[in-house]
Amino acid sequence: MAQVETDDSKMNRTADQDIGEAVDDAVLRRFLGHHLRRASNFVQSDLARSLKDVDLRMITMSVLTVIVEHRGLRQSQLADALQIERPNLVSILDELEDRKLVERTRVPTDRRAYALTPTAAGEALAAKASQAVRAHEDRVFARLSASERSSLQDLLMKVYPGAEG
Amino acid sequence: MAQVETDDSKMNRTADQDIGEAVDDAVLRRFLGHHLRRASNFVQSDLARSLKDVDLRMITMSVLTVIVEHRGLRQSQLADALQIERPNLVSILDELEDRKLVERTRVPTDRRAYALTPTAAGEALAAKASQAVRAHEDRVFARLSASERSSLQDLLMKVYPGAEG
DNA sequence: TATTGTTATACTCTATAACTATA
DNA sequence: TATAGTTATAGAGTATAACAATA
Repeated sequence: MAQVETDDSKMNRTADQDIGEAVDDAVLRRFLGHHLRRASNFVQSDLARSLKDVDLRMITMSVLTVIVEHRGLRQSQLADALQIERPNLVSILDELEDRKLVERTRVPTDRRAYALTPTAAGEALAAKASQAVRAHEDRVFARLSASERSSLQDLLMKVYPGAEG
Repeated sequence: MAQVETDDSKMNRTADQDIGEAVDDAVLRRFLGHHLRRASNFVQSDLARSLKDVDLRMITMSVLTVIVEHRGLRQSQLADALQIERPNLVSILDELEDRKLVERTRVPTDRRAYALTPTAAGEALAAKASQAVRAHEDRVFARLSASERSSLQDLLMKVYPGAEG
């Protein structure tokens, strides 16, 4: 595959580069992981932009969404579900609480813990965010047919552990 | 799809959560982008681990690989090819130069620029890294057949712009 | 004036140790 | 002792402005 080169051919290419040849990352593109990363970065960038309309970041959207879906859950459960470290959750919840989207209330049966519940505004914003994400997905996966999207999801779920498949 | 709930049903679920119900991110899993991110993160984590064997990070591996493939290129070309900001390249190249893997030499025809060339050690390490990446890909995509990997690549290349398809 | 490489800086994301209050 | 939430902190990764040398 890789062709053996003499020192001469190498030096010629060096000279060519000086003149201003096109440079690409073709070697890296041989790797499937490269395309996976590129696609993921592209989609995430677009999602981040979309969520700005509802003044949420990806992580705050995820946190708010899970709280809406599992009202009353604790911070440790939330951290487990989203695979984020407990300390990093604190400022996220502070922000959502300051914005009156989420409430922390003491659990009577375990006074160490907080139960997390969305406010009405929080539920409304989660719904708006969900809509924004759906619009974003339609846009960003527009070049894939419904069956291609389904195949892509199946293939991706075969790659990482934890996704049943 | 989403079922309308009464306040009562919500409060019941709140109580259930207190007892310690399973919490998941099922809502988020409805989104294709979620699986794309999860798969990408999983693969990148494994790649980062694999590259530790050759004492490279993902970015230093990419930089070294492109320099080997395009010997004599300039920093600005490299930054363009890898889509990283020029300032962030400096410390990466400092590291590779300190480790005698890459050399910066003045371009005679444009004394502002540096031509980047790999040393023999740099080429050797790039080859080892490439092998490590191939082993990593075989491991991490083990559950996909050759044709599934090919489909996955085709689908991913349809998602992000710049990948011809 | 514009460009190459550089410095300084800042912001996000992520990870860990150690504290407090409860259990 | 162990756990829930918190604080402080540190390390990546990434982005921008501004500078010196050169074109």
